[in-house]
Amino acid sequence: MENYTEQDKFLLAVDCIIFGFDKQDLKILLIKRDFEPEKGNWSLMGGFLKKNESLDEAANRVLHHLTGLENVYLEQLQTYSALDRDPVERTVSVSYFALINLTEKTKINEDFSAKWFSINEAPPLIFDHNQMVSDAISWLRHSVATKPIGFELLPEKFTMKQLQSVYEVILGEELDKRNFINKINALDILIKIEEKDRSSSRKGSFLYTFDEVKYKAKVADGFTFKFMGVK
Amino acid sequence: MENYTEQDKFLLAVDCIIFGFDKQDLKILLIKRDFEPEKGNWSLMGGFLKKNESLDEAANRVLHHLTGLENVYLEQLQTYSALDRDPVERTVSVSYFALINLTEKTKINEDFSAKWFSINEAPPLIFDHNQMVSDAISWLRHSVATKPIGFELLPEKFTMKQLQSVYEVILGEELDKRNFINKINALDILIKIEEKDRSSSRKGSFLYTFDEVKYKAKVADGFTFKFMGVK
DNA sequence: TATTTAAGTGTATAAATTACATTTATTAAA
DNA sequence: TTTAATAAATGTAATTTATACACTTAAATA
Repeated sequence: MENYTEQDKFLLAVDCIIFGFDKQDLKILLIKRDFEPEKGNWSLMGGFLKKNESLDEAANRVLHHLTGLENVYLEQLQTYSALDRDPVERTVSVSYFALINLTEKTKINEDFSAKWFSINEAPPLIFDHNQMVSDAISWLRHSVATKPIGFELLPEKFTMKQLQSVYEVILGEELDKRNFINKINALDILIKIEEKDRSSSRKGSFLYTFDEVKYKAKVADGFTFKFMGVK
Repeated sequence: MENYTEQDKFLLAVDCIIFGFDKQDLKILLIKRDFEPEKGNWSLMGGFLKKNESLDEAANRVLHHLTGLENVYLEQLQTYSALDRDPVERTVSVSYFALINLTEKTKINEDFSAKWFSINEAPPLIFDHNQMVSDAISWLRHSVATKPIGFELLPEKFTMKQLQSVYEVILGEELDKRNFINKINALDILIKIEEKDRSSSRKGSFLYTFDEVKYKAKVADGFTFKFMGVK
């Protein structure tokens, strides 16, 4: 069995668009680049693919290295291959998007001078990272309407209000509280816990969790998650 | 400016999932592999990325080489990187899906022993190509509901019946003719031509074309294509 | 026990989707 | 020239889904 000896080889990288949700805000985790070119400028967290790992593994490694987190929601998006996208050397990069629950006091590796930015206040980024982020935001908007990923941005137990805020900030519009709750309840994929969050009001609000088992059973049964057109 | 000299490099390939529509049938174009390993088995059309091209250019090149066609609808899907996906040598492959109008007597380069297969009658494929195809079919199903790509599988002028057939075969369900036409007309992105196709009936049926200019204007104006839930 | 705060709840209207059957244009055969 | 055959073209009522909208409840604190 011969090798493909005649063919060109390429540097392959992953770049992570890391989204977090904090109170009312959709945020993105960026790092400050500490080498030339573009030293001191903001960038996505990335890393080169290594010989003995898959792209998913590389993305998980990079993410873990920066945040210490494992089992984060991580999805491959697009592969960027413009000839001049990295001025140092031709590099093809695969973007991944990650959803993180920020409330659990995520610790960030200080080696990277990383910082969370509100989506609307993020600085310009190096290379084609601006494009990657804007593609990822489009995808997030689309995804949240067709997959139950809103929960990934919240702690395991969350209030309806928090979930509504996630949807509002991603969709970029205010939603009606009653309609939102009716719609979510109609999906029938949450478990209401007999436990209240009292941090926001005297009455306290009930907590919910995503019922992944039920969700999967429903999907196997032909159900498709759809969350659209809720004002 | 230093190079990334320490990093591993990889073979990068593109593999094309080429869909065509013929009368009532969604088809896929496969080639017969003529070298080891897996010689004689069916495969997607693919090729290695070259030093001086982007992935999109590589996919277009591969597609053009096989079909002679240019300006085909082509979209990047996913990048596959499992360590053992190609037994010859580690290769990372980016899948592309293409939509082709088959009725215009597409000529296929005979060097590749290529053949059109009905989606339901396609043979097992080499490597992870089965996975690529099934991912592409899911994506096609999803895409046809959210983007005006049904037209890409038809000649420039088409009848409502043909368009309905495209939707039916992709969605895998029968649609009601009146509801289908009402829905499509409500989208208001087709031009009715004063010209009939007489191949299928004595009365003949009017031909339509996709009004791309109008569509783009509507999108710029906030319109989003949605074709869902039509029985 | 009164006040304050956010949580929790229901319904009527509007819009979208679905189910469904007859008429029309044309050609070929009688 | 009339008739028969074929697929194209067309509209509406019933149902489902989405939207707009405001008051009551639970609990803590003053």
